[in-house]
Amino acid sequence: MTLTPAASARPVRARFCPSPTGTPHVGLARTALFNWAFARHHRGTLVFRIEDTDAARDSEESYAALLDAMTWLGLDWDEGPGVGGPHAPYRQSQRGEIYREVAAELLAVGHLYESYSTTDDVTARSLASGRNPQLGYDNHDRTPDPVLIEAAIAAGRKPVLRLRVPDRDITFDDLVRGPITFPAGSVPDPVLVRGTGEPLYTLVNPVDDALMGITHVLRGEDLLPSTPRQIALYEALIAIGRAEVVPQFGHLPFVTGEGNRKLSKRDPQANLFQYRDDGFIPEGMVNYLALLGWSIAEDRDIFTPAELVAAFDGRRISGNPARFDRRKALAINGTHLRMLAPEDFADRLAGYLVQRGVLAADADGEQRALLQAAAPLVQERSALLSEAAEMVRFLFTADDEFAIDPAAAAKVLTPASRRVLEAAVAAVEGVPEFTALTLEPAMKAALIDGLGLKSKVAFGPVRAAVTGRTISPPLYESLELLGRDSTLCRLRSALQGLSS
RNA sequence: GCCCCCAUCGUCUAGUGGCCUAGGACGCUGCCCUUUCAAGGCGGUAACACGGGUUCGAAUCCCGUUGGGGGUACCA
Repeated sequence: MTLTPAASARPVRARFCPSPTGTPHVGLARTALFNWAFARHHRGTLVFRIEDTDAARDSEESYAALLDAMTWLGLDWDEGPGVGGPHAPYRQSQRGEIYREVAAELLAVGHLYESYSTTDDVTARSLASGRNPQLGYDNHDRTPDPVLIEAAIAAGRKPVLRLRVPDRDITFDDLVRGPITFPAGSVPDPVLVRGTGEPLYTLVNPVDDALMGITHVLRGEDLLPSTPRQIALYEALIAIGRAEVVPQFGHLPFVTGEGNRKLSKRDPQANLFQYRDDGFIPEGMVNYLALLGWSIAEDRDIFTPAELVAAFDGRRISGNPARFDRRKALAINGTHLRMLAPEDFADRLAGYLVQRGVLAADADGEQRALLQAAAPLVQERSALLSEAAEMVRFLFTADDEFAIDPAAAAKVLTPASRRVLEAAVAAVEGVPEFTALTLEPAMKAALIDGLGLKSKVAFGPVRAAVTGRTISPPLYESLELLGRDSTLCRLRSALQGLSS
């Protein structure tokens, strides 16, 4: 039972503290999002800290990717890399001195103690006493063992520093799961400092949270079992005046993949940037991510980041693991794409096209205008920017580089298409003005009335010949945007393809 | 082994003792609209893991079982 002041009563200081290893994954993004939304909702502070204490696995590249991910999602932070803050530095690799000091203070008053036992020592003792060796460390070194110490020193072994965990039940009130109790004796004294003097995550993470005045810790469920020992550390820190409160913990459910397994960094569908590359927009991603373990209301699941912040008080977080469902993510993203103002959508599509090399970064005004005109035609029919891009691609491809998708050709461009295309050429040549308005009656007269075809049969070949695909923006508008010359060129070229 | 968490349609969820004949969304599906693909409109499909309690009354509370997940490092 902690008698310390309630962290929940203080101004919110939340944090997001990833390790820079690998590529940011969706579970990580979800955790960042929840902490951000929680901090923003309570008009608190979001601290962004980099836990780069594992030199072997951390990389600058991953560090940069982390910032990139946060920025893309629109999650801003008040203290941390790039913005500094009163508790700088915010990279653990630069805080070694602080950890050494704190460890020394804790050691001096006995909250930490030197431990010389090796794993083999623990196992041997357990076997001898009939204790289950799978229980882990036996707290044997709480009272110094002269024999052990002498042997270790003779062997040149340095002691690790362990935390003395109180011999009582440890209970805390989890923000998402309610009261949780770990029985006395189920939490062995953890190692906080290596024999080499290097601090471990077990020390560094709570120490930084304490020093940085963190009041709320929203993190993955995998860290739930480590909470009691962290609380024990907090209490020691409070005792020596280094911390003021034990934060309120909230353990978020896992984000799982196809099985029921937690999504791992290895899993391709876990890669956040893959979604960006596929054409998800931040609003859609944020909305879907928020739905993984949270709900805004009974009959609603579409909301903007601002609406998320307004509603996110932390009370509706679920404890159930959530499976990442790409199809639902797609549907949500499509809805957000449609919610965009037309100009905004066109701008984002332009950016995407440039990035994919379909549109030149320095595209001229004519091309930009063409895109502005085409964008509204595809905004309603895409769930992803990539789908929209594929639909307008034909407009930005030169006639001599234009090629019909083989699958589309095989499907709708058959020998029987010849007379359809010929009639289309004649109709296109015949219209006085080349606009969707004039094309519609002309094409219908030529193909449907003239050839007696069903519209589906009539327009398939034309669509494929001109756009290269069986799926495209509305046909007449597509033709108009393409222009009469290119349209005729492509129709004739398709005719040629039929004869060869 | 030990400790912890979780358990409602295929999936994400709403539900905090009577409003539940269990609501929404995605998916799937029927119809309408329609030049393709979408979008949109109107329908349909489909769930409280099991067993005991408590209660006038349980998806909701308690216990147990089963199932799933996580943790158990001188990783983070």
